[in-house]
Amino acid sequence: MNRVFAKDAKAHDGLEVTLAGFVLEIRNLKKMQFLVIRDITGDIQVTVFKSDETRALNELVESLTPQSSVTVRGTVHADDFVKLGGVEILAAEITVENPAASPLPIDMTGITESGRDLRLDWRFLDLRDRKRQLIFKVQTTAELAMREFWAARGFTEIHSPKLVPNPSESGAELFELDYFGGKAYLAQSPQTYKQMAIAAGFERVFEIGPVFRANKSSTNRHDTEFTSVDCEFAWIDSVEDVMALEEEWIAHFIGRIREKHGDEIQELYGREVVVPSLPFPRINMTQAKEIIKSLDYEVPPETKGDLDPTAERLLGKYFAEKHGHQFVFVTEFPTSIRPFYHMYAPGGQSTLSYDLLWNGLEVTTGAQREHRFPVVVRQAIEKGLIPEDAIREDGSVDEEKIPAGLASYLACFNYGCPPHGGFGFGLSRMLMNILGYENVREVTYIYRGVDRLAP
RNA sequence: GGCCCAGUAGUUCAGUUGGUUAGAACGCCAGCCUGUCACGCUGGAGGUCGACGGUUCGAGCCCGUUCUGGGUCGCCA
Repeated sequence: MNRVFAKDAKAHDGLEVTLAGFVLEIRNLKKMQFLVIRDITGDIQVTVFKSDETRALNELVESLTPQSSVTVRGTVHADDFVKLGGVEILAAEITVENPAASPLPIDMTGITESGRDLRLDWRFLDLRDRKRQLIFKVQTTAELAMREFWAARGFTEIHSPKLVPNPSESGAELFELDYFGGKAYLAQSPQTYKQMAIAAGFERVFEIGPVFRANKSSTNRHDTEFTSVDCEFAWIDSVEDVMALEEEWIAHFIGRIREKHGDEIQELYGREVVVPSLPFPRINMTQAKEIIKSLDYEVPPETKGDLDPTAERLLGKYFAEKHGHQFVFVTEFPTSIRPFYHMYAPGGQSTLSYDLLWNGLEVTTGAQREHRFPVVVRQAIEKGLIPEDAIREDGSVDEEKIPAGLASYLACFNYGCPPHGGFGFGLSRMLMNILGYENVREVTYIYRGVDRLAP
């Protein structure tokens, strides 16, 4: 189809063109008819005069329903009296490619915005909207910029398996499935496999891919399937190297989002895309607790040394007000609430790990990993993941006593794996922050949660 | 899984102390209408008040059970 887009129509003033899109609005007057057509670039008015010669066309317009897809052949007429962009198409022919049933199941005008759950039932209609489509344009730009950043620094992209033999992290619940009579699980993290790539000598890797969590969490920021953005790289001196890379990476892709979509985000969401300054503020857990205490809040004891969502929000607010920064790294998480593969700080009380808060929302956990074989084995024993007697007197590992997947993971560290670290980053939580959405359901193309496996 | 809140027209909502035929806006249908632009005007259709049970002369409203959704907490990205 030799097609002109709505935003380009004005440049074809006086010429005959073909446009294609959805019918947004139909206004049927005595002597003329108006349609508003929407394509991926914007909205444009189509004008039809009523006369005996145009009777068939007029009747077709009268029979149109909103959200039908049409192609329109007509002459471009630029004139400022058309409020919508100062241009209209004087239609010669309209073809209904696919009529939309009426009435529509959700509000498409924005006048009485339908509830979220109903909109998600009709997601394909819900997404026929500039504002919603911008979410996924921003996502595309962000992913491109992330890859661009990593590729320029010698990172290799990997695609790790999503069918896995055993849990890759403790804590989060797993989806179990039948695997030819045995058990398999859906990967809850690419963690073990990205570290395996370090053992494989890739030095620097990243992955953008799906992960699955069988949490029954019903919150504004949890889902059972989401896109995780992960990277891992070798020959680091400390966890500081991981944070330094991440902050530079974040500033890079936010910069790209601002360049490409800053104006449209301002127009449709009323938000400025702020490229964060480097370095991001850094505080350790002790300082975090002091700040929270100074704000008259105490983290409840059942969090066992972790920050709860209220504390995270308070920290986000504090750094926004005191330092004008949306981000803050919180470091030195206690070993009790971190997995066995994080490197412990001297003394063994805290880890060389961090969380990154963005506007008070946790978007990353990162760490230097424990690459020394005897140490990572000991930490796995301490966490109860493998039995004490899995280690023979000579220090070698009895792989019979360790779950298969864990054994092959631990083996990675017994054959010269270099020091390394990395982080995992939530793509949808990034979109929530950029666009100001308070619910992950809005920024996920097709949301999956405890109570939603449809569409 | 715990706690809190909500469910009324296609959509978004109102509905007083339990009281006759459950309303509004938008949408839809019909007619009218100087080029409209959230067009306007007139009229019309559209409801198992989430479901089941109970209290009552009488329930959208009170009680119980249940389903669905939202918020929040634990957990996490």
